[in-house]
Amino acid sequence: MVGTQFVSAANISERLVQPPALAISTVIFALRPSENSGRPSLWLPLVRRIREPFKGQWALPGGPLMQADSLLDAAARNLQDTTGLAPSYLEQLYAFGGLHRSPSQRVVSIAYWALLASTEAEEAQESENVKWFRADGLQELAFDHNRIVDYALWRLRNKMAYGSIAYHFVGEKFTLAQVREVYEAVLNRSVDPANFRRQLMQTPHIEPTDEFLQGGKHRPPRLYRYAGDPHSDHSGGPASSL
Amino acid sequence: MVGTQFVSAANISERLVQPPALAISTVIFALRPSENSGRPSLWLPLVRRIREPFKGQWALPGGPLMQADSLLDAAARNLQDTTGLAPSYLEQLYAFGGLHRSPSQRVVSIAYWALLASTEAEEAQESENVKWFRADGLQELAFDHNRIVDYALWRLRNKMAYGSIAYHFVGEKFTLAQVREVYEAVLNRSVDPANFRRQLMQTPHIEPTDEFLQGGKHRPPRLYRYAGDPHSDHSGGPASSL
DNA sequence: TCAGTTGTAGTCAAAATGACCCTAACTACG
DNA sequence: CGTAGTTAGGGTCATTTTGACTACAACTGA
Repeated sequence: MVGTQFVSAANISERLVQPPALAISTVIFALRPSENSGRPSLWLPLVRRIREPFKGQWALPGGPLMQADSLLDAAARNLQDTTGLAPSYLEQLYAFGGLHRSPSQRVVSIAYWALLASTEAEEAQESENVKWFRADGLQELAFDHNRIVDYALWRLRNKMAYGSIAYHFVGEKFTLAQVREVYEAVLNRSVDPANFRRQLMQTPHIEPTDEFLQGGKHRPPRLYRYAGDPHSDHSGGPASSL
Repeated sequence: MVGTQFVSAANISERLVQPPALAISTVIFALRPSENSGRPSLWLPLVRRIREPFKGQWALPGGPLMQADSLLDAAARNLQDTTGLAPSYLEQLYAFGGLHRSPSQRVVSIAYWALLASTEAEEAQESENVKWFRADGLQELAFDHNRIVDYALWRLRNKMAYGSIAYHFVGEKFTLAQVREVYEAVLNRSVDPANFRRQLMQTPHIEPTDEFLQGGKHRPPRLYRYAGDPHSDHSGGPASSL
């Protein structure tokens, strides 16, 4: 086939054996205020399966990979279809290819993960078959999707610790407190405001604007902007869409 | 959901369009003494293509994904076939799924990267169609394989900076100087021996043995051992083989 | 005007890092 | 046997980074 030194024996066996099916799944994270109005927490949308296997159970949004879509395009379309939104951040997570992920047939799933800015997340659709759930303490999902979510969570926390990803959860302009809330929600611990400010200010691409957030009950906080190219952040995928 | 017996809208459209082909490619790194006997450097084996497209050009070892192999198994088999060796480290790198990676047909490649211990690397086979090349300053390869190699290199350097991966380049027992050489080769800068020692000693799972490396021209260095589970290192893939 | 809250700045000790030095241990050679 | 040369392995010291904490300024609502 491609990229190989194998001789035609490989080609022959390929005609005898169907290649594994290829699907895309997407873990979409958004920050939402928790119901009891404590610290905001992580949520993700799931879709109800309308066919066997796992009919009626909740699963990650996804579908088969179409011939005309690049992997990234497929994931983006996915996100569009389930939430009606364009991603503020979208990156490949992992390719899951175990033999028995699906009971009936062999399926290789390429998982992506996305972040939604909180402003966008509020507009996200809900329906009979699309519902949002809290990311931790998730019920049992179809296929191996619990494992995929867990891995996505681990990656998110990991990247958060190294910085330069929290901004995707907030809008274009944001207060330091908003970014700090993101950290606290994802890392699940409180963060000292003063120290947090110090660190952020000395990271590149963070620029103060001369606008302030009005309407609060107290001193209006300054708005900041993230000036870096969102895709210059190389820590998880090769340069451009592949 | 491709190649299935289920009847559904999705299935019908899938019969009209062939699913993309699925292949595995493997970037195999080993540390070898450079020809002019300076600091050792990174090498990787490539195979010569014997068929179109890119006939005669060098490419990453790889092949189509067989129905009966998990992704990891396929990559391991790959490594076995081209080098005759079992991997000391093998991890998924990225799934490359651009539309025009191969001129003739759509191919999605799941790339893995592997590290060989230097002791193993010496036994690695070379042949007419399998040759080793220096990892940097590589010639032009078939398909998008240069890009894959570059990304693998970037990941390697990244992981190296966070530690816990250099040991896979050396044997089971090693001197501190050997590990330091790995760092210097991969990061391409010199490292202070004393500081390096201090850092390594306070990382977990590094144990001194009471053996010493004999036969050198000078004071025999102590041998150390890495006692951690090689697969407990979670930083790049979900828990177990998927 | 005052009380309450939050943004912003600074201080200080503890920990981590990088540059450098020193000496013990060993080999090779005269 | 003794000495020169090299490396392992241990330490010091200044600098930077980190976390905990304090203090004050700015603003709102009553």
